Amino acid sequence: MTASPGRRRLPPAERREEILKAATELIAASGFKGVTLEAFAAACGMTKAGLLHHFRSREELLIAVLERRDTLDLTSVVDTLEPAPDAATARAVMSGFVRRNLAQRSLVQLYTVLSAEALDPAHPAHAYFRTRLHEGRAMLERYLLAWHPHPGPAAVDLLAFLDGLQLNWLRDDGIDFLAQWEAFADRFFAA
Amino acid sequence: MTASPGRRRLPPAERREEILKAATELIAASGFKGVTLEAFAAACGMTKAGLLHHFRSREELLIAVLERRDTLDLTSVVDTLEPAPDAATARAVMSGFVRRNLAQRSLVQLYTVLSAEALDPAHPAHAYFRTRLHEGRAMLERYLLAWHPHPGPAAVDLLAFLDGLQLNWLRDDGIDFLAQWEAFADRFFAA
DNA sequence: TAGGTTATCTACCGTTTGGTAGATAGCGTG
DNA sequence: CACGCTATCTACCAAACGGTAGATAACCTA
Repeated sequence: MTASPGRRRLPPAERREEILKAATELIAASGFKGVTLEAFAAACGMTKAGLLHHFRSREELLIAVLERRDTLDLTSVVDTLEPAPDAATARAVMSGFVRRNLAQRSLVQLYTVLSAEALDPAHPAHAYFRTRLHEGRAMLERYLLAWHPHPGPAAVDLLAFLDGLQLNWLRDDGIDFLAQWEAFADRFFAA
Repeated sequence: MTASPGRRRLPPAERREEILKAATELIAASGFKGVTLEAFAAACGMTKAGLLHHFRSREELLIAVLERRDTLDLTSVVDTLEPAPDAATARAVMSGFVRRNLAQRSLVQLYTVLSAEALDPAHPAHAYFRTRLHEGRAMLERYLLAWHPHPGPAAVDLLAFLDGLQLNWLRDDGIDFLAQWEAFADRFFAA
C-alpha cells in the first residue's frame, strides 16, 4: 500500500492534470458521490491532504473535472467544425457527438449522473449545467436559423431526442444508438 | 420536538403507508441521498429505530417508495385506459403522463435522479429500473404493432423523446413541456 | 553546499450516518 | 384484569468522510 519510492513530487500543473485525469476515470466508473477524497488521492499515489493542496475542496475538484472535459470536447469539435452555421453542419456535429459518445460510455454515464444530481439548485454544479444547456441550445438554434421556420422549438426537439436516446442507451445497451439517431435525423432534416 | 401525546402506535400496514407517503414527499423535495433515516422517521413523528422496524434498511425503504409510485401510476393509467391497444390510445396515455408529470415536478425529478444513480449495476435499484424500462417499451410496442411498420424502433423513439424532453424541462423550466410534446406527437402520429 | 520554498505526509478532529440492543408501553385476547 | 405480542423509544456504536495543523522532504537557486 505504501508507495515504493517514498515521495513523488511533481510540479503543480502536471500533478493537477494527473489528478483530473484519474478523477475523471474514477467518477466515470462509480459516479461522483460514490468516490471519496481518499480514493481520488490514492489513484494518484497520494493522500487526501496532498490532493487538497491542489484542490481546496472536493467540490472544487468536481468543477475542475467538468471544465476539463468541456475543454477537451470543445477542442475536438472545433477541429472538425466547418465554418458554415447551417443545418447540415448541425447534423454533422451532432452525429459526431453520437459517435464520440458511443466510444466512451462510462464518461457519458458520468455526465448523465452528475447532471441529474445537479438538478438540485443547491448542487455545486447546478449553475454549470444550466449555463451549458443554454449555450448549447443557443448555438444549435443559430445553426437552424436559416433553415427551420421555428428554430427554437426545433433545437429543443433535437436536443431532447438526443439526450433521451442517450439515456435509454445507457439504461439498455441493446439499443442501437447510432442507427436510431441517424434514422431520426434523416426524418428530421428531410423537411 | 417530542411528540405531544407520547407514543402513537399504528397497525403495520397503516404505518407503512404513512411512512411511504411522507418519504415520497421528502425525497421529492430533497432527493434521496439528501434525506437521512432520521428525517424520514421524524416526518412521521417517530424515530429511526421505529422506522427500521418496518423497513429493515434505508435501501429497502427506497425500493418500497419506488414500487408504491409505480402501483399508483399504473392504477391511474389503467383507470383511464380504453381497452383498444392501438396507436391513438398509446398517444393518449403518453399525453396523460405528460400532464400528470407536469403537476408533480419534484417527484419526476426524484425519478430522474434515482434512475441516473441506478445506471450503476451495483445500485440497489438497478434491476428495478431496467425491468421497468423493458416492460414499458414492450407495452408501447404492442400498441404500435398494428399501425407502425417498425414498432420496435418507433417505441424507442417515442420513449427517448419523452425522456429527453422531460429531462430538459427539469433542467430548464422555461421549456413548454406539454406544447413541445403535443407538437412532436402530432408529427409522429400523422404518418 | 546552504537555505528557502512548497509539495506531500502523518495524525487528528468533528460530524454525520446507518444500524443495533435492550427497555418500555400500547393494544388485543383469554 | 392479567398476560403476551410487538410497535416504538432511548441510548449507543462503529465506520466513513471532509477537512485541518503541523511536521517533513524534495527540488531550485545562490
